[in-house]
Amino acid sequence: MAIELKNLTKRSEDYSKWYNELVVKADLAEQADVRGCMVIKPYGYAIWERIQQSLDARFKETGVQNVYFPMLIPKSFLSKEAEHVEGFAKECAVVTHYRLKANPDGDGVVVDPSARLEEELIIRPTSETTIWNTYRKWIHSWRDLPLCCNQWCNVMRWEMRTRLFLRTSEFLWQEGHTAHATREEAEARARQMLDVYADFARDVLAIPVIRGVKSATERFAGALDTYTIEAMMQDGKALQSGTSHFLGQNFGRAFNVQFINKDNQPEYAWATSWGVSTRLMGALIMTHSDDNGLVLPPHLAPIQVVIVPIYKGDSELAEFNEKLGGLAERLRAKGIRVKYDNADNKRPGFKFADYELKGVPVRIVMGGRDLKNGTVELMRRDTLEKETMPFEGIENYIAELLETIQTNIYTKAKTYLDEHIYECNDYAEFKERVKDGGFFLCPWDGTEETEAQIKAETQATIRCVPYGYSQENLGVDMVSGKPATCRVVVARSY
RNA sequence: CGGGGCGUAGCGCAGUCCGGUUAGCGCACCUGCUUUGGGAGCAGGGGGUCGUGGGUUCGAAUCCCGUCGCCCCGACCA
Repeated sequence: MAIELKNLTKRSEDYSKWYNELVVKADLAEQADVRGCMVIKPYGYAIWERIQQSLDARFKETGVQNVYFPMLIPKSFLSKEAEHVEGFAKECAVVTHYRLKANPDGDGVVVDPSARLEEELIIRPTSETTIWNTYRKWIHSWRDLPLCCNQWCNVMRWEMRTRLFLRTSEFLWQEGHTAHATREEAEARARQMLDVYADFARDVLAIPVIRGVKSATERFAGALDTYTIEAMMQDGKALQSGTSHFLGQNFGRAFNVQFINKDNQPEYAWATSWGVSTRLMGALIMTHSDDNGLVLPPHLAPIQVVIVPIYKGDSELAEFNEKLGGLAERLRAKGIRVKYDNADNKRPGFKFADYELKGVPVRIVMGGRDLKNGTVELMRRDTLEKETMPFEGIENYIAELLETIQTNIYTKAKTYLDEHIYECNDYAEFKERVKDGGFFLCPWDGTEETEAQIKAETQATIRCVPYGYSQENLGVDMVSGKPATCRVVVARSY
């Protein structure tokens, strides 16, 4: 099997091709036969499960409970919140019939015209509407609040252009929906969940992100504020990796979710919603991978350590099974996810390349030579460095090494991000440089006109008003020359 | 919906302009032997209504007409 990743350089126009090759070759996912959808393969799904487990635990620490709501949403629900329907109407899949019948004119089946639904059902593009329709029944008093639910599910958005993990018609995600008695509490929750995402990205995915607030035009349909984490891919383009919305009372009002407050007055509930999707896997792949394949941070990797014996004959295999099987057990006892691969249907060289392609952080190899010397060969995926170590007592070293790798991967990505954030006050300079990627901190007058002009002329968009950057001494908007109201991150994005 | 391109083995393609052996190549697959410390080598083997319908012709993957499907670029977007 020839790996052609090396023929594609990441920073060229072939970056997209490189990414697709990588996703397919690393056995993560492939294009489905169904339009715009993807098949997630076992290894890819194992990574998604790690994301789920890790995030889910963090949600629960903040008092969130899991629920499940129907996939089908009556059309009328969508139209109750005006901006919301405006934002999603163009990309909804619609169920119109509930029965097929044999084709009277030939082979196969046709839709039975007599089985038309009285009201069409929408395959959820997101669940605010159906959830808030139910929240009406659950919320009556301030004592019922806050109500913090999350669901892991699939959603469908009929996208024109799709790409594995980054934008598929169907994708897996989690969507949190909370209801609160006060504006302040809801706003705080929206920001809290953004922090949960950012911390998760940093500590588990080893992806540094910029936190911030979206501009009005980039805001979620129906939100008063959309908070975002923006990651930078290795080609310098931005990827929105998670969002958290403060929805005000828009959905409370649209679905008539009222509670009696402490002053015995009826009041509409305050809402948030927040989500991350399988797109995170796209972010993961594009942030860390190199020309040998994936590089997975140890905290996330489904397999943290792979052990490969190189043996000749059954008696030698038996000896390895005892020694290395024992090592695997001792590592598992330390909570390390280990695979002992003594399969005889693949040659060692193939296994090495394959586990590298799949991003396994640490590889341990033992062959006849090592058996004699009482050693093993260790290789770390992030640097591809090999070292020979004594076999006895290697468990502690490996546990430390995994942490070292985690830190190293994050530091590398953080350094790259920091080196590609530029302050820019001059539009001519911006136009010239933005093509090569990077995040540009620019003064903005806050108007839609300049935002639209930047997008039309450079394909770059305002990613967010970032946290943690000075909003003092802004000067003038680099496009319009009018006084700036804030400094924003502008970049080309996925 | 506008602009380009492509349908030939599981995947990737050549052959089409200029019709003519049994439709070919790489990868993958199967069998055997030798290998196994970086994606093995050799030998043999299986697999095709050339997207589809019609037409021209002694003869069509190739020419003509129709039709279906897919991909890429743009508007949309986590």
